[in-house]
This record gives sequence, C-alpha cells and structure tokens, in this order.
Amino acid sequence: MGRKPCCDKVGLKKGPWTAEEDKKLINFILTNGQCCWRALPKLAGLPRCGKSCRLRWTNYLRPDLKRGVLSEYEEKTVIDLHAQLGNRWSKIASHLPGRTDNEIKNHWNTHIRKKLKKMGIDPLTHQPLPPPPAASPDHDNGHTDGQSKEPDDKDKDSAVSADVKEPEHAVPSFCVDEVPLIDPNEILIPRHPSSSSSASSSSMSTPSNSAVIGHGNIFKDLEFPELEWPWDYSDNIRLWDDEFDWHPNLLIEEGAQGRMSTGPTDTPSAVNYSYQVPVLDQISWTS
DNA sequence: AACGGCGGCAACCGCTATCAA
DNA sequence: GTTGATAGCGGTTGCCGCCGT
Repeated sequence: MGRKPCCDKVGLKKGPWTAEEDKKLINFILTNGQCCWRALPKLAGLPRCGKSCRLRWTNYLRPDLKRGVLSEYEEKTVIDLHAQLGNRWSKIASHLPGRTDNEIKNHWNTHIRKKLKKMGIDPLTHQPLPPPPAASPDHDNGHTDGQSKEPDDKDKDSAVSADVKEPEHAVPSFCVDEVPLIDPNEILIPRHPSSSSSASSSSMSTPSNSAVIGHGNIFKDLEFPELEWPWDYSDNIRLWDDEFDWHPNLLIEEGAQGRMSTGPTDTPSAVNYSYQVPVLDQISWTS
C-alpha cells in the first residue's frame, strides 16, 4: 500500500531555524541535491520534518532567492497578476524570479493591500472602492477599519479565483510570454569554482541596497568550514536587479558540479550557463 | 527608561492534487 | 480501482523589533 508516513511527529523540532540547522540543510542539499524531502531530515541529521525543511529551503535558503523589499516594478507585477489570478501566490511568484509565494503573499497582505485601499482601489476586485458610506453604521457593523477583510474578503477572493478557472496560461497584461524566464530547476551552483569569477561579477554592478546582501549575510554568517562558497553572493547570485534595468548573464564557472534541482537528479556537468532575463523595455504596461 | 501597541515576516497548519504501491 | 503518502499551496499564527506614549 501507500508509502511510509512522512515523519513521525514525535521529537521533531518546530519553530525558528537555527544557523546550525540552516547550515546542515544547505550543506546537504548542495552536496546531494534535492532528493526526497521525507528522507532528507534523517540524512542531513536534522530534527525537523521534511515539510519544514522544504519550506525553509524554498522560502529562505535557496541561493537564487532575491530578498528584500519588492521594487515598484515587482509590486506592479504582483498587483496585475493578482487581478487576473487571484490569490494564486505560487503562480504569481513564478513570474517573479527570486521571489517566493510566501514572500509575495506576505508583501501583499502587509503592504500592497493597504496601499491599494489607500488609493481607493479594492484589493480584491481591483475595482475602485465605493465611496465611503456617508452614514451607514448599520451595514458597517463597526468593521470599517483595515481589519474588515475577514468574511468579505474571503468571499471576494474566492469569487476572483472562481472566475479564473484555469490560470495555466493566463496571460498577464504585459507580455511576459515572449520573455524567457529563469527556470528555477536550472539553477546551477559551482562547488569548485575557478578563481576567475570576474567574468560574471564584472558585468554586474554591485547592489548597494540589495536583498542579496541578505544572502551574503546568511551564507557568510553560517561560515561553512567544509564548503567553499564559490563567490560573493552579493555580486553574482543577483539574478534580478531592483530596477530591472540591466542585462545580466549569470555565468556559471567551468567545473561546476553542484546542482539545485527539483527534477530528476541527472548530474550535469554544466559549464558556462547563462540566463536571459527580461528587460524593462520589453514589457508594456496596460495601465 | 519602561511599557504597550502595531506591523512585518518566518514558520506552521490544514487542505488538495498527484503519484505510488 | 483503491488506499495512503508526498509535495505543494494558501491561510493563519506567533514571535520579534520598532515606534509612540
């Protein structure tokens, strides 16, 4: 019959991850790739369930993540996609390389929703909000503040979702389909880089504020003794710039051996892999 | 300086679709 | 075809830092 349970929940740790745990997880995945999440905790020596490991990795530790505040452009993208897809955060995130569904969801709930409301736009229907009722406390039921989302929002949310039956090929109002997006399955990580990482770093300006600095911190702070970090993440892992105004090619050095992959673990001997990313000019906004 | 409230974010929970036995 | 595990997704919670009083 079926498979073994993913994890016996006894003795498994919950709550915030420690640097030590992060280290173990990163170390394991960089060494072995992403195999099955169920087996990973045991193999990596982590007192966590596989699900927790997967979330930690996908939402926080993945080296291709771009952290930090969403740029104005990204916000626009999120709003536009949300108008069409509803709360399908993973679909929305798939259009924003380096961003996770969790991150976008959080940003939506904490920033964008308020912003839209402030602008008089219903964050759920994306239509102009009706003018504030002159005096209708009866209908109001005292829920006029920002927290009034609950039942109302939910209903509308599902309405939006229901409208978009199959968003698989939902086309945003900007033309991203012409633009090759980075496939997260193809993030290649060199483990034994040559010393000449200048090829990539020279073509990219060092971000002054960028979230990737966060990556640098993460990875540097962890200080893996057994892992030679191939590059300064703050320079080279930055696939997307906040302003989307550059034409980067992320070069993976010769001798690359490691691979981040969610797919089958065929071992690539990848060299000189480069990304094409959309450029602002190629995207036209409808509003 | 201390306290309380609030906001932001990481992580967990629960559900569902998919896949394997 | 059925059952049950797995992976993924969206909603929610709880912790922590910041800010105002």
